[in-house]
Amino acid sequence: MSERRRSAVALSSRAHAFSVEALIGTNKKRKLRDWEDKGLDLSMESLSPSGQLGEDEDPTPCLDLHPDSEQSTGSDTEVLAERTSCSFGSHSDLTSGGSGPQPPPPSSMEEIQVELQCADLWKRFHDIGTEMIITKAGRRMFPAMRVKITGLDPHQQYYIAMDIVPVDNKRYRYVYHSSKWMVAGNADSPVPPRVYIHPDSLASGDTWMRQVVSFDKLKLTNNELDDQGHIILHSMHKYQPRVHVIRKDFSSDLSPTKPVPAGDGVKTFSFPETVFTTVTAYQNQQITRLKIDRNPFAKGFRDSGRNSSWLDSCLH
Amino acid sequence: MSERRRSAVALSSRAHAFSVEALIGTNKKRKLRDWEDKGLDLSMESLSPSGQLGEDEDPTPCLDLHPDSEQSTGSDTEVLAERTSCSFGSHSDLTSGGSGPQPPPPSSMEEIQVELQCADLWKRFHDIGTEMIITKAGRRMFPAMRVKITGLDPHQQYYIAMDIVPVDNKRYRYVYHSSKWMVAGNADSPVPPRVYIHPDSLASGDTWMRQVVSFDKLKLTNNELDDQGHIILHSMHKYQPRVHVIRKDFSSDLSPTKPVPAGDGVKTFSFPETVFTTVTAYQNQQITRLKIDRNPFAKGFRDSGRNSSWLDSCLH
DNA sequence: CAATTACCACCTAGGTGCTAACTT
DNA sequence: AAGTTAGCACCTAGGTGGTAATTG
Repeated sequence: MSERRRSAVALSSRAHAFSVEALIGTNKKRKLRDWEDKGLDLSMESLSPSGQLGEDEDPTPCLDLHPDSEQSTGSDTEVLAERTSCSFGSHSDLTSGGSGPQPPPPSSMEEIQVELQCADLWKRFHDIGTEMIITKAGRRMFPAMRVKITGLDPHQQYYIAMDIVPVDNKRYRYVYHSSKWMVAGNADSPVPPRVYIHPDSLASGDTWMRQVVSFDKLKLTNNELDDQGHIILHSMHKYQPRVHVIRKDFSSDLSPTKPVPAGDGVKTFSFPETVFTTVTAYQNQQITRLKIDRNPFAKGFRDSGRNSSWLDSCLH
Repeated sequence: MSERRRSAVALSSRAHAFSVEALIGTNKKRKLRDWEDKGLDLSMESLSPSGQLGEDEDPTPCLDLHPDSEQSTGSDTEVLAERTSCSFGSHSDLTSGGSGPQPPPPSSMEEIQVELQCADLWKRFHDIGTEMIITKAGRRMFPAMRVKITGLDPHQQYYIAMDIVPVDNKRYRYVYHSSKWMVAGNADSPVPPRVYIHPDSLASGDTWMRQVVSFDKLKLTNNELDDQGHIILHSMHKYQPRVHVIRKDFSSDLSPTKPVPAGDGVKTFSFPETVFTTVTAYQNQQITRLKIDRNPFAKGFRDSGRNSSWLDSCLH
């Protein structure tokens, strides 16, 4: 084995004809393309001798390469406009669905669609009752929000941002013997608003649409005095993540510490299966198990000893 | 000890009055500020309850926190215009040193200064004869180029870029018994030009001047077919890194695969003590020793066993 | 023979849930 | 009693030079 180094090498076995995708880094750490759309219209494609694209594969689907994955039981992505999505705020209007050729200046937001990645994984958590740990230092979400965006104007510049809003005005507690979340009173007083502006931001529609837009670096905290720019939430409350597409010319009020502005240049999307309850320690053991099973960073807690021992014994 | 976690925590002991610097991340991984200057004039300072700055300390001086450091023997930084620097190309003109108040539109490049960080460390390598390893997959430089920039127009947008140019037209070989580099013939044919555009690029002069601009993610390669955007060099040749300050309105020809454009909107800086010879394996063992001694990632090769064993025995 | 490469052990850096201690 | 926190072992991810094998 020990293919770790190999897969990071320029001419690895995965490199088909110097895939531009490998260069651009659909979702990898490479920031090379970062500056590209930020005021300049430069192309990295000159780096590719073949100029060939290989956009079909997503190098890190759900941060979840678990072999037992049941993703084959259905589509692992989900188009917003088709089934699960609804829009919050007053920005989005899917009601005017038709593509009437009446282009509002500078470019229409109406045809924009946002598709949740790893929808199957989200649904498995949702069926149990998704929990997200929040800590003083900030904790990533698992699963992370990952979306594909279509219908953008390729030459228009956009910010993509995410925030998390309360689902209701209640505080919850987990009742162990019934394995259910119960209302435990009214919500705590509101926390300072925070918006996570995607780090690739200010990029062209073309760039956004080429890649899976991942929010895996976003962190949640319960520290109301947080100075790291993390999203502040109350523990034991229910929240809904939202994704915002913001046209550049409409971003004058955009700030990580102010609510996302509303209006024609902003379109907001959310996915009901991404609702979660904040905790400081997991309540439902099924959630713990699924997290350990799917989050690569928790691999140390997988008791592959127990799970695979009977399988191992079959193979001997 | 185990302060590792602690230093990443919001309210760690290092956080003096919620230092904005900690939030902005002078040189840390935090990309929060990334989008800030890219077309928007947003301020993160609202995240700081005190609004207080603590700009004096540089969290990762030289990626070198070695206690034996002799940096106290002199200034560890070096202002370009004062001693060591010279400019390549035809862009820079330090000859017009005076600050004559005749502002050329849109903003003067004449007062821009670039100061090399970790100059002492660079000099120690330079005195021996700096070597940089190049590999097919790409190798970081150590030391990395790190600079402070002054004299920018705070409200002007700039790209900061780096490239590496041949010092001469020769190929070298290392003669072990004399511990010297000798000319071994003429240089190999030129390699495809590559420019590393700093990932924070397209930011305001204000933002650039606030931080130490570090090129530690830049990688060198000997793979002429590299598709990762690394800087391509020939082994056994002598090179000089250069830093470019490029006004936004002058960046129409800026590309990672084209030479940096010349003209009024571009100013180029270089530091003689950063010249190095490319190798695929270190030639001079003094270089190896200094690298191991100073690069944290090579800590595994520090034979503290041998060095400190006699010291240990003194303590027992 | 000199130069390059692949693989390795050993680091840094940081993301996991567990656990015990602490807080309210 | 319920909720939170700090420290921990165990991971992922990736940057070091050493070493032996390979290349030219």
